[in-house]
Amino acid sequence: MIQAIDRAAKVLELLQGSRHLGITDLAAALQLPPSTVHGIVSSLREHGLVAKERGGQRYMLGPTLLKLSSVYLDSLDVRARSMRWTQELARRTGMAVRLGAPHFAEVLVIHHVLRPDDSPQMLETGAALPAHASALGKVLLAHDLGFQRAVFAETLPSLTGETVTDAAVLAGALPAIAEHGFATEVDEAVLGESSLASPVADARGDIVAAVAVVFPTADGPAPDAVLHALRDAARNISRELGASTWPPRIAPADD
Amino acid sequence: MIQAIDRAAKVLELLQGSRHLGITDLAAALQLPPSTVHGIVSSLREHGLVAKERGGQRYMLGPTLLKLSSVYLDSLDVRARSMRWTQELARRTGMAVRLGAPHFAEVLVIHHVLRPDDSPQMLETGAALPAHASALGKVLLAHDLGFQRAVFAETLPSLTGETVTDAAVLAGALPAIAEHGFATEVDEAVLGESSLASPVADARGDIVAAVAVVFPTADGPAPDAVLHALRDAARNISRELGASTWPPRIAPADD
DNA sequence: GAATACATTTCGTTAATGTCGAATATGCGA
DNA sequence: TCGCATATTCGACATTAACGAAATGTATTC
Repeated sequence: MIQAIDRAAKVLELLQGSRHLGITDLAAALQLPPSTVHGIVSSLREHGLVAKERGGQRYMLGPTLLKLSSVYLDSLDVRARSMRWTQELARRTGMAVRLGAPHFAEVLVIHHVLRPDDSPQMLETGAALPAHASALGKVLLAHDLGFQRAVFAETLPSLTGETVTDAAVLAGALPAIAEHGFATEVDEAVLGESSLASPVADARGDIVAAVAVVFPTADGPAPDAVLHALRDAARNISRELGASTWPPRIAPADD
Repeated sequence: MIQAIDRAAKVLELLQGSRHLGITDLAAALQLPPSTVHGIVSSLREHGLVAKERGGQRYMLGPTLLKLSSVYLDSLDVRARSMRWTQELARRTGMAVRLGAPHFAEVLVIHHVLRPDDSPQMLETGAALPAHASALGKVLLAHDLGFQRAVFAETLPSLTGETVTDAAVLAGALPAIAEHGFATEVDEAVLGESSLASPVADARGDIVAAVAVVFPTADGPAPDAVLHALRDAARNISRELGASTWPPRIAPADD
């Protein structure tokens, strides 16, 4: 691990958490002298990875990250092949659809189809969901041992009154999820929001992502038709990726 | 400029250009020994900035970039305040709307509203447009001397038969653009695509972005109503940012 | 299925590199 | 306008990361 790169990445992570920070703030957080931090920040700045806020003397994340992430999204095979199926899933169910992948101890939303009505909605691509309190997370946990390791390494924070914070309870539910090929979640991450997720496998049989439909808890439990549509979508995406069997097997920890 | 960070950023830029690269490819491009490149890549990998492609032995951009860029977008004041006005502009004109900002010698699309019909369209947020061949770029060039310097430092590539590749010709058109408060472009970047852009200023009177409407060249020149709607949007966004005058003055080079 | 070629990783040494602390410049609040 | 708290610059030092060769691992070819 190269020290300078590690520190640079930590600067980006700090700016991710706090939007705007001065050199002094960063230096305090990293326990480094301000001059050192300044060197790191100005190096990042020359590449547009960090930007100075207009007028002020604090720093924020830079525009180059946007360009890089857009190429990242384009390079994702799962995402490209999911496109039409997630679109169709949203249309069939009338619900918002998310495609998520493991990212350290969280689930990263790599694609999002808005609910097909005209209500104002935010695009959630790039958002990080709690692994233990989302249907996407549970599905991924059930099939990916490496992801389990990452998630269970830390305590599970409570987000609503419904959040499952006991790792043993969560772990106990995973085998059934893997067997049935879907997971549910009701009010566990956001009050009033429920979701239903199913795994996506690739040609090697590994779980590379999960698809979910998201709907208001007030609408009551999702009807069977929704579950079928979800499973269809997950199966179709998996098939396009070259998967031969579905629902898929449990993948070993990848390193 | 810290060497290791510079090299790390160059690795990200190379992966941005070529999607998938092996250590050897990167080493050749950077003129560095493979072992050195490996150290850089694995450091980036630990932070999720670079990922190993599934199964293969090559590397690609990593998911952390997506998370970072999503925070970057949220931290952009211009973007947040543009939201409703760009939405309304798309509705009024029936055209796709882009919000762009200078990024080195290109224009980075920081917000995109799809054309309000049901045709399948790609979200272009994060795309980089050529500064000399887009209405957004011309507007930004007209008001931002620092951006001019960056763009005119290199030769202007021809993208279609209509692209203006002569820097002197382009520079000659800028004063009129600054005076009238809008720029046009017809088939200069993509055949069959035209656009019309107008500048957005902040409280200090600096140009921080530009708004554009994009439409098929086949539809003929945009009617005055579209230009008015565009200028309204640009003026409203600028006002929300605290700008006192519009169209805005020419901003000096910022460093 | 075996062997070859290639790509990737590891290791120890060297000197180049990045770190640090003091001094200067700049911006912010009173 | 002044004073304080930041950000920034600079040069010496010592840690650190670069390098090259050799070992391991992985695809590819026949």
